Amino acid sequence: MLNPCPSSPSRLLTGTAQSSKITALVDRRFLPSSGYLLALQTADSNPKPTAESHNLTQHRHWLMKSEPESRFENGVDMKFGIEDLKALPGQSSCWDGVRNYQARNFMRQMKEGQLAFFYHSNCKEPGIAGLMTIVKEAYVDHTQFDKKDAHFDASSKPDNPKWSMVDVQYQRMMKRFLPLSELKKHHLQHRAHGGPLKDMALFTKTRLSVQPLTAEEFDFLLSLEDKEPL
DNA sequence: GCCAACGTTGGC
DNA sequence: GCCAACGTTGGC
Repeated sequence: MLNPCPSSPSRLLTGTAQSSKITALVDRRFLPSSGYLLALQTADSNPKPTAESHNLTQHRHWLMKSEPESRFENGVDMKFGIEDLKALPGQSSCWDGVRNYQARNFMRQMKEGQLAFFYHSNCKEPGIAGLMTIVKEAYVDHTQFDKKDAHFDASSKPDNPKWSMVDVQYQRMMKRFLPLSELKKHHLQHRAHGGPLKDMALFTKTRLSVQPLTAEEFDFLLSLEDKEPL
């Protein structure tokens, strides 16, 4: 099996959690066909047709979770924070290890050039640390076939791979870190009185490691950078 | 370390 | 197709 993502640690949140990898940019020959990008929304082999599965909802902004602190899973350190991404060659990496269908399907909807927040999860101070750009659209996550990888999936076969990943590139740190505690205050306020974060997936689908953001959510989050912490 | 929320598995 | 048991996520 070709391995388009030669370097890297695979540590992004798996499914609802994470994993990523690092990679130098990759060969365009491995770009998936368009049929491959048709996303199923759930584990069902025959999901109900929904706006999302038909890709009618075109999200342009994303939030992706990864763990910035060491934690061992099957003997492999899952640590992959924004500083780790920044330190890689080309400041880019593949986002491998996602093992949740909903998260995978969102990755399959991502387009080159779109922006994603890098979210630090399962750590002392969870929150939004910075911004990245999607630099390669969904392709086969080779770590699913690697027995030594923390996210090896014995049920996935090379002739019909289950899991995909994208490549991301560091763009910048947030002007200030946006802690989850602060985002939650906004979420609760907006839920009570209306506002852009009232339905934010970070709070309504807490275990989802790759999430779409509406334009309103994205703009509001960016605007927080220039405000005093709530 | 606890545990609530929620996704997955597999028996029936 | 239901649903109990089990596993995982991730904040606290």
